Amino acid sequence: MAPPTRTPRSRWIEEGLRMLAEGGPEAVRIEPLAARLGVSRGGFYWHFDDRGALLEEMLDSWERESVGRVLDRYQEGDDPRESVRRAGALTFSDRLLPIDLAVRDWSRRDAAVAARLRRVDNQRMDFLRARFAEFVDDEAEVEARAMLSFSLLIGNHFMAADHGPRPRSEVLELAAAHLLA
Amino acid sequence: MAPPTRTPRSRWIEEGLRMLAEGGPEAVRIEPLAARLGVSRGGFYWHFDDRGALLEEMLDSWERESVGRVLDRYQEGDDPRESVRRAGALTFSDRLLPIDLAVRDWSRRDAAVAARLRRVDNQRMDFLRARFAEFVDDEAEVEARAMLSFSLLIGNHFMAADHGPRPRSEVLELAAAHLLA
DNA sequence: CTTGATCCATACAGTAGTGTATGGATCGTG
DNA sequence: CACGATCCATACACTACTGTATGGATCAAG
Repeated sequence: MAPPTRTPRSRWIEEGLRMLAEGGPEAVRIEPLAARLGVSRGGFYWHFDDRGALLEEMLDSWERESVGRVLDRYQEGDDPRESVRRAGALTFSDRLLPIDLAVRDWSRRDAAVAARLRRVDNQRMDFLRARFAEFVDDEAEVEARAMLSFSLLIGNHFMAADHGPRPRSEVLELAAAHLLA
Repeated sequence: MAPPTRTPRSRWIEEGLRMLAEGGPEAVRIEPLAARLGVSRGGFYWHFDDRGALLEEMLDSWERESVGRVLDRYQEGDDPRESVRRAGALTFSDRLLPIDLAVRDWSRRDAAVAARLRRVDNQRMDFLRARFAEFVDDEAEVEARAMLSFSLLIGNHFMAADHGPRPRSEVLELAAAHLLA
């Protein structure tokens, strides 16, 4: 039986991911992390070899959760357009979105992180391709729309522009309608 | 007459931007920066009050250069489709692209940086809107295409997915053709 | 040849973290 | 109640910076 530990591995990873989301990998520091959990670093080095080991496990955890959600909630036969919309909303949930963006930037400087992100993004793109193929015949067109859809999600969070009288949400809707036509 | 200084302000800023491009704002450290310029930190604190002052001036420099290029090389009457393609290639030159991406991530955690990015992105979007308006009538459609175009550029660099047999460049071309149709 | 402007080296004091070592404390189970 | 498993606190030695203070060095211009 799992003993009801006080600050188990998972809490360090969970809080570490929160710090990653807030400030990028450089901001994941053991001492502040321990402080946020209300303990000293003593316990940390019982669970993990060093800071690098924590980062690895954080990425493991993120990757597992991310790919898990790619196919969740999808049922064969669902309306493809609706599925694409829902996938966009789900894979970028409030909790996972900032982690995703931080990993995305991190991957530009770390090949191992880039390899993980590639695995995750490939699964997401596979899903998008399959949905678009249900109502678009030309295979090249499917690829273009999948690429544009994914880019739109990322651009939405990395772009700072205004849109005159329109709120961003309305422009997103216009662009989505364009891609799902 | 400007005296031929040895390590003037501009060199600190230039090398600082290179470090920003390589490792984000956290990686801009005075001591390593001085080492890269082959001097000690003595000169740095003659030019700048502190590390924060350097970061400010780096952003000033980046913002000036970025908005400068938005309208460069564009002539009234140029083919709008060709202009959009050229703008994409130019505003994300080899030198400016990694700085742009670093600033983009940085802006998520720093309101002042976000305000600067907003100014720059707005100018770029204004340019895109004006070009699309030359061959697309519906104003909403113009906005959607401008948003998708900009997103595509950003997505291209923050996405890790493969595209089966196609190289990324080909998918970009497909997507661009789709938007410029 | 002096002077002022510009830049550099060095030493110092301080901050914020890393990883290690060691001796507990707490708790479920037998 | 004892015991092993799990976790925590503390002290130590170390690294990599930051910013300050001070005394030069170099060079153009007068």
